[in-house]
Amino acid sequence: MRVSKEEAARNRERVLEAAGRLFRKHGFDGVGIDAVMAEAGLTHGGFYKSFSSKEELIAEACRRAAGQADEAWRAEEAQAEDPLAAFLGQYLSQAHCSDPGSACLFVTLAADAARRDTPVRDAFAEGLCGFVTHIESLLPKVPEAVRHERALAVASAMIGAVTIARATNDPAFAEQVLSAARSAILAAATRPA
Amino acid sequence: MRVSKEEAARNRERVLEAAGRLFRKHGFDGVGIDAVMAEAGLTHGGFYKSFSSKEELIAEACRRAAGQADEAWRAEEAQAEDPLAAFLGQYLSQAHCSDPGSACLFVTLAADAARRDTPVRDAFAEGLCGFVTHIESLLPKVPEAVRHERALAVASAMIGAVTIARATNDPAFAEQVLSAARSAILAAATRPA
DNA sequence: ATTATCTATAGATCTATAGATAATGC
DNA sequence: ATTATCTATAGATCTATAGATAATGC
Repeated sequence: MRVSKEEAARNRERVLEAAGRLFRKHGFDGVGIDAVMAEAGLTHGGFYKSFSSKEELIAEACRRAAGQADEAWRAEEAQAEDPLAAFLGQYLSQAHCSDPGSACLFVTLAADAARRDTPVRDAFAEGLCGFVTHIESLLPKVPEAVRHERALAVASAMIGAVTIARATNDPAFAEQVLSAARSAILAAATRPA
Repeated sequence: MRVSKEEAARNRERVLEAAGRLFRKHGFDGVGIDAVMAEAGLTHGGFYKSFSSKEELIAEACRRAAGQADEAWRAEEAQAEDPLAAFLGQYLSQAHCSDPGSACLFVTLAADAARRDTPVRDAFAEGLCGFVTHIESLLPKVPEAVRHERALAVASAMIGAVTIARATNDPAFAEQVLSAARSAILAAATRPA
């Protein structure tokens, strides 16, 4: 029942990936170690060879999910003609709202993270800074201080819109919210300094 | 060990109030029936005389919290000289971020609500509509369709900003986010149609 | 020999129910 | 007599640990 070091490292990654998916779907408190391990195709007893506690898993899973999202956004940005519009269009979409397992963790887990202790909050905060930096790189070239402030406001508005859109059962309402956010954010992001 | 009907009704209210406080602080899954009942000064066995399930408690507690918040905002609005600025100033404040037990439930519980079934989501959606309507009443008198769209964007931005500000451990970052949101929202809300 | 994973389980906690208790309200 | 609350507990689930197992890696 033992595997090679390489296989074990891959298994650890699979556990983190499974945790990222399940936590986003059900929240940190809605998923047990056994469910995460089962999703990764392992039994729950082995968990504590890779992680010292559930808290550590949560922090690591957040770090990984944030990193993966950042990579995906950059890849997409490299291809788009209008990177900002492409980013907003994809983020503020019904598709993003209806697939919680792969949705943005800043939407699905921000409130959960706020309830945790330092390690988790730090991991989360780090990812959030990356998100804001990414947005900053997409904004028109106004003075740095203005651009940073705008990136913070844009990040808030994006996260808030998807959060609200997801909280109701009404697709029409969701579309209204997303559409309102798209136009408000574009207007705010592109106005002169 | 029995109390009058009036006392029993007051006890039910106390349970809802306790639930609203604890759920906002720890999430729906982070609080058990026994903790809610203890916070209300009762034992957990009596819970099921007032509520059919935890789901029902969650839905009712959301409804109550949303109603209470709406009342508080209206009362405050009635006194302020510039109601919109007063509302934004109070909502987008450090004080709001640091007291989760009495913070806005649309910030603390939106992601939790999105994971629940219809009854909870409906209760939440209802409250959210009230929030948007309230904001609409504070916006400058531009045409109805524009005003509604703006209210949705403002609501998203407010909720997103406090969500982000709360998720990190860094008060300086929180203040940056809140301040950026304040100016972005004021600019967006008051620009001509 | 070392160690990644598995089986089994301890101890805590959570939702819900059953039956007892004692005060209300007819 | 009715019923709001309490005590006690069933059954499920959750985090974490202990010891067994079997394949790796020296």
